[in-house]
Amino acid sequence: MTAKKITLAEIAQMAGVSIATVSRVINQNGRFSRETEKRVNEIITKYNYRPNQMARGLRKNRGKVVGIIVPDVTNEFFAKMALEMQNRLLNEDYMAIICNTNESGEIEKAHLSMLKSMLVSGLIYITHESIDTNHTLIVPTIYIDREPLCKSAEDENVFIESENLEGGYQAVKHLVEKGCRRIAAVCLRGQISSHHNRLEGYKKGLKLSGLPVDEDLIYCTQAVSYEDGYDVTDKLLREHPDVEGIFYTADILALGALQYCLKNNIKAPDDIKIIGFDDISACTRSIPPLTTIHQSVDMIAELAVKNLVSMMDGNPVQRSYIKFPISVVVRGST
Amino acid sequence: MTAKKITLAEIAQMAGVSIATVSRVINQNGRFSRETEKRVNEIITKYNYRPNQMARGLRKNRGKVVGIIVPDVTNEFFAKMALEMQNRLLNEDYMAIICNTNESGEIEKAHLSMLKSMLVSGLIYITHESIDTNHTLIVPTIYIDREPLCKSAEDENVFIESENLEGGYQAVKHLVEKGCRRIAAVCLRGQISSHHNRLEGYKKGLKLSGLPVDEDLIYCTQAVSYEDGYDVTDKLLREHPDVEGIFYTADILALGALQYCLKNNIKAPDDIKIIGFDDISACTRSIPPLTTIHQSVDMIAELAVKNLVSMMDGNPVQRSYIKFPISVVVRGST
DNA sequence: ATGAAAGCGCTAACAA
DNA sequence: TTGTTAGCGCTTTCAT
Repeated sequence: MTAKKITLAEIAQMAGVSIATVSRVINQNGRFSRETEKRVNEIITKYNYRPNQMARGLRKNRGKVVGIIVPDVTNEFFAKMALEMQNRLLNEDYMAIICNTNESGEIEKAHLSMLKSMLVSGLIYITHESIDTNHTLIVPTIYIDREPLCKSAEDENVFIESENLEGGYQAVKHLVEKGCRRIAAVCLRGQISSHHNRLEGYKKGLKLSGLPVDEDLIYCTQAVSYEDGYDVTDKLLREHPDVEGIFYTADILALGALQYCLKNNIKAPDDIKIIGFDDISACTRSIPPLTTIHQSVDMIAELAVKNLVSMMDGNPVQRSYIKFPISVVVRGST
Repeated sequence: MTAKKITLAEIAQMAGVSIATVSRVINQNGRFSRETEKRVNEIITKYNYRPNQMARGLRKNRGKVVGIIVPDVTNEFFAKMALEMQNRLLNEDYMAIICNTNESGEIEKAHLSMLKSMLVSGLIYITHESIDTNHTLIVPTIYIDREPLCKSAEDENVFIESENLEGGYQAVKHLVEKGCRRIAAVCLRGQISSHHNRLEGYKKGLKLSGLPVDEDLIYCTQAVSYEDGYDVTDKLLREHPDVEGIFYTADILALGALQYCLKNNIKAPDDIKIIGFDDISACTRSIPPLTTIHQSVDMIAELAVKNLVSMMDGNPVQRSYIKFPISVVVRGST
């Protein structure tokens, strides 16, 4: 590998065939004999040849590259998802470029611009508000967790999400089963579809349990952060000391709440029951461990990559909307 | 941006000059007039032109791409570092490809192979054992936190680390000042230089404080994980109930220890004092918050990128070894 | 200060 | 089944 790079032409010469033939063997485009294939492959193996992606990309006008847009890999949920996808794409011989936008439109634009100049073949967006919709590249795209606003141009995109509404519903149902009657919800402010739907599930859960939906009991946070979870819980519990259970639309928020409780000597699950959403690893380490709604990161990643690769191979979109089942993981906080 | 791609030739035609001239303007290679420059730049801006990196890469035999090799972005320390570098590289117009090896030699090899075929211009390795030394690409390389084993070929690489030894020393000094006499250490097993040096600092600290270095008080873990931190603390405290303070060579380990203490009703800092290394954000959220040795991720990232870019520009390595100061952050656990 | 032209390594259309 | 050849968009001599 450290050895000097070898080219198609050199292989062709060594194999005693033309570069076109070698190219065909490499791309399995048929029209070559068994023997030729064998001979060429031997040389390729011997010299550890790998096609120059730049040349290939230039020629085909698209590189073996896909961009993964994430708001912030510092968040474990995104990190896991991105990592999982990268490895899967690697197996398909695609280079995944993980781009952190830091929730900044400027950075997102810069990344998109770079990706474009690298002739990316596909794109995966993971959970966040699209900041600059009309700067989207026209390539096969998978959106995860966030409903694409622009049902743009071709239907060259698919949207994958967990059963967020069902998750919210299950969360409330669990709380009710544990004896809660006054149940509050904490949700991320804004129009992000996943959080919105979880909140809808919460409302549905209340209704189906014969409980009233009290808008006063629904709180919003500015961001998904421990601090926001901590602060909003303080406010919520002051204004509604009678609340028995709280559903948070993200684990990080719920974990912030748990800290607040610990600090203020409010006992979970005795004084208050808390449930989150995502099932990140920190849930197992909080005091008490956090009950939450589990999302299958692995399976979502797998499905996303499978669909994207298929689209990039030129196949038509099969299902443009895929929903993934969730499950309740009961731990100490309820 | 969604608009169809425009090429050098088209710009040249519109500007009424040759493509060579346009190319010179774009690359600021001199030999063009003020007016020409202005005219060309206007068109470039108007059409939002970006050079095709594939073509450019093919021609120059190196892409505007650098690879960042990380064991696992799921770890906040790596994630922060990678993210920071990516943004800085973006400003320099380099696409950063963050590659997770998951501590697997196979995956590292696959990534390296891909990076090679993408003609990367540079490489950054962040903390981990080099798995396959002789598969290294021959490009400017920055090693962070891990001493490169192969002082290979050209001196085309630099090694950046925090003052790990000093950090271990300061940690012990702090513990001593807090009244500890029996001080244990927990370190990652293996030859990773950063952990090794922190342990050396620990020993130095004991000696300079007139305390004996008791090898029985040094414990190793298999990995940097909460679980390992938890388990090793259990073992340590059982075998040496008289220990008053413990230095962990990574925050994650120390945080696992703090959990253990909480679970077993051992009061930190009263019964035992605990100090970590890294200063990840979770330190502020533990019970009690974790005293630790702070590493300047931002500054390391900045320096790494600055040096790498300089090297990729063809400048000779200035300093092949850079050390970064650390500081003690005192929190509740001591 | 500017242009013409030769490739970089590869794919694909066309011939044979 | 195989070879020839024309570019993909760009940089870079070498002329002018």
